[in-house]
Amino acid sequence: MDTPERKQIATTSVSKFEDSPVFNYINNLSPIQPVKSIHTTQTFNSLSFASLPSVFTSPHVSSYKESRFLRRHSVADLSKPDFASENGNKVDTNGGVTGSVSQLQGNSSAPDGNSDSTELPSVHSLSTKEEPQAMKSDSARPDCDQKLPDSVTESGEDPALIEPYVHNKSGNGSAEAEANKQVVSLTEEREATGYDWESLITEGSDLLIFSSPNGSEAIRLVQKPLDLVTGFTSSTLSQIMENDNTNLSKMRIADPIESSGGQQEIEFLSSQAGEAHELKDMDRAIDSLSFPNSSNSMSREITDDEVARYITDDCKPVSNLYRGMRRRCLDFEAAVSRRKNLEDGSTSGSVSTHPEEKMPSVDKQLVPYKSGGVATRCILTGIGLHLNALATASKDAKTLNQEKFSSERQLNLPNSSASCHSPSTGLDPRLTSVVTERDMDPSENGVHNEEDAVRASAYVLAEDFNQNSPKKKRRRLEHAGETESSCKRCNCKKSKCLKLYCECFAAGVYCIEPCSCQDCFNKPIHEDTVLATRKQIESRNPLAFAPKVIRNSDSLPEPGDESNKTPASARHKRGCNCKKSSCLKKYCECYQGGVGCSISCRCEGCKNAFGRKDGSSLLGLETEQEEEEPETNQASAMDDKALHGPEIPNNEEQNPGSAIPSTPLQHCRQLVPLPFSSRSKPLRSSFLNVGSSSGFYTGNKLEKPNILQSQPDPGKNTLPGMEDEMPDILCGNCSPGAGVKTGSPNSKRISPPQSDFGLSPLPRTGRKLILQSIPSFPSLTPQH
DNA sequence: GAGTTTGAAACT
DNA sequence: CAGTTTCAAACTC
Repeated sequence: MDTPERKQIATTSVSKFEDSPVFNYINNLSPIQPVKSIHTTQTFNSLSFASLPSVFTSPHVSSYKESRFLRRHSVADLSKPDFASENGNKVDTNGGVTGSVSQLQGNSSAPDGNSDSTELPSVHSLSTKEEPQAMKSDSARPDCDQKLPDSVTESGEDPALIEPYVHNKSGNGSAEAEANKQVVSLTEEREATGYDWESLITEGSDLLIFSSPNGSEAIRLVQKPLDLVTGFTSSTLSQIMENDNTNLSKMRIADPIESSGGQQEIEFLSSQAGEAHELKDMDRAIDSLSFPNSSNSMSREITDDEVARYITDDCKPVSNLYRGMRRRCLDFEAAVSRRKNLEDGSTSGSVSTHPEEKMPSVDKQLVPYKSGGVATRCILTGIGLHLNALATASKDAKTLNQEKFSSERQLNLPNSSASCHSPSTGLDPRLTSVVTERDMDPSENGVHNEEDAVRASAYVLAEDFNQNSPKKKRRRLEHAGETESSCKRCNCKKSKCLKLYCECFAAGVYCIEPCSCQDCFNKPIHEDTVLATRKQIESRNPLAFAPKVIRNSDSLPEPGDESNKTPASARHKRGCNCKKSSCLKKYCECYQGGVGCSISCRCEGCKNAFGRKDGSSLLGLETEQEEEEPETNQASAMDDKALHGPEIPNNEEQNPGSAIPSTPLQHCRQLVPLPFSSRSKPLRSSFLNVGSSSGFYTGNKLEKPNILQSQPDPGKNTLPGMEDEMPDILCGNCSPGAGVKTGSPNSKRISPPQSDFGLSPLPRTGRKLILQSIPSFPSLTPQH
């Protein structure tokens, strides 16, 4: 036990230095490279967490996504069952982590879990194993820290935090043993009383802490959960908090650490106040709840949290809005995941789901957070992760880039095959997409100024291409606004945000403060209602929550689908029915989604810059041509649009796609500029997609980029990878019409989109994401 | 910011 | 499945 911890610690301390070239050099020289390996492992874990949930939740996962994660999770699930029985949700979360860990380190441990007696030991082993990972996570953090000035304090303190934690564990073995005993007793009592949910709450609190940008906020969040769970502890915490701001700051710092022994750390810090005892008890109790046997369990959880933090905190957790965004997205899926887990009975749960699961209970009680920033906990959920990541990313573009890399890497790792996002349920993609959007957001940190400026410029350029100056202005403004909301905002008055009219609901996210909706039921509080309504809608239309824009091409080159050939790689799921807008305004979903119209469209006078439906129909062409003529200017404009259009769409998609999280971010940003304010919708879809199906496409993502870049040929676009899920969806869409487009001048049009993709290969991932997302939703309904 | 337009979603 | 109504976003002024 000790050794691993120490190693971790060493790694953590080292992490600070890791960035330095000297460190790297030393690492190279020294045979001990394990540190980095650890890194990867952590990322893995983190990834596993994030990605797993979505994967597990969605039945579709089965498909392939064989990505390591899925398999691992499955394995973990097997091993975990026992835990789940006891702790329920909590167990799931832990289990997910443990499972992932066990798998990583050795599935052999998991088997042990089979016997009850062995369960605890197995857990122990897992926890211990995890600790190292947690440590790793810490080490990983350094990267982020470097980037983020604010985080610097954290990074600087990290070691300190770790140390205390270490001391607690290794140094004060006796004390820990006692604490463990107490915890065990507490846990037992709680279990007896059925307070398992408390553990969830506590976890949620942890999450909250992590997510919270400000220590004070974090504290608040923590307090709420605590109160819910254990009233006594909350008071102590609050007091402590009040007593010393420093303590708070420490708390924050500790947060990341908490992963390893957050609670202990808290105690450690709080001890100054003299109230540490109570806090310790609380923490211990919590720990015990989650993992009675091992305090280490916390570390595991923390790791996940840390991962989330990576994404979020690194970015600087500044705005509550972001939190809210995270929350809502997370909550939404989380609820589903939770339910799924509950249905499943359990266990398996992907890590990401865990948090969410926890959250739900918390949300119900805590719901009020919304304004405050509740939501930190949501972070883990696939969507949430993305959102969070984005939010953080937006704050510090630079930091984001690096962080993203780390985070994305993690995500990618899980997926393994697909470097791109697929892994964690599309988290990466989302992140990228989110990032792109968020980048746009001015509200966030000023740090981004440079990047923002660049973005803005790029953005402007894109807009110029796409639209007229006036529109451009609007879009710019919109973009700025959108960026803020990254997630959708609605203004529903009569639908109660429980119908597809509501963009938030349609996107699978909860409404948040920025929304100006009335009588909104699309909130965590009304989770049941939301889910029920969603089921109903899905029952009517299984694809109701699927991304509207699907990248067809690849997917199944069904015979007869000329669509594959269509210039526009993507298509609208159902096609539009525009009559007056000529598919040149955002009224048109195709246009809004940055995709060309297809045969499936019933639009009149289609002039969709991204690709006219006429392609398919000569008649359409004629009519269109006629129409175009009048526009003459427009025609040229169209061409421009076509060129631009593709870009724009790309941008939109790209955003999600930016998925390429790691490096791409930069690219993404550039891409981001893409005007497409519209992306907001596409993004949603992407988000959803990502979250849900992320698993599907790991491979696809890779391919997409290639396609995008390489590709001038639409046919190529349809590559193998893409095919997976979307094909089905696409199939419906796939209409020979696509071919028409290709035939038309579209070729140019087509190419542009591709080029766009080329700009940011990542974006493509977005498409994949979209596809994936579809599965996720379906999964929900089916399960139910 | 208010009002209009538009087309998807929902309903019949 | 088609027609109508409802709804909220997109757009215009």
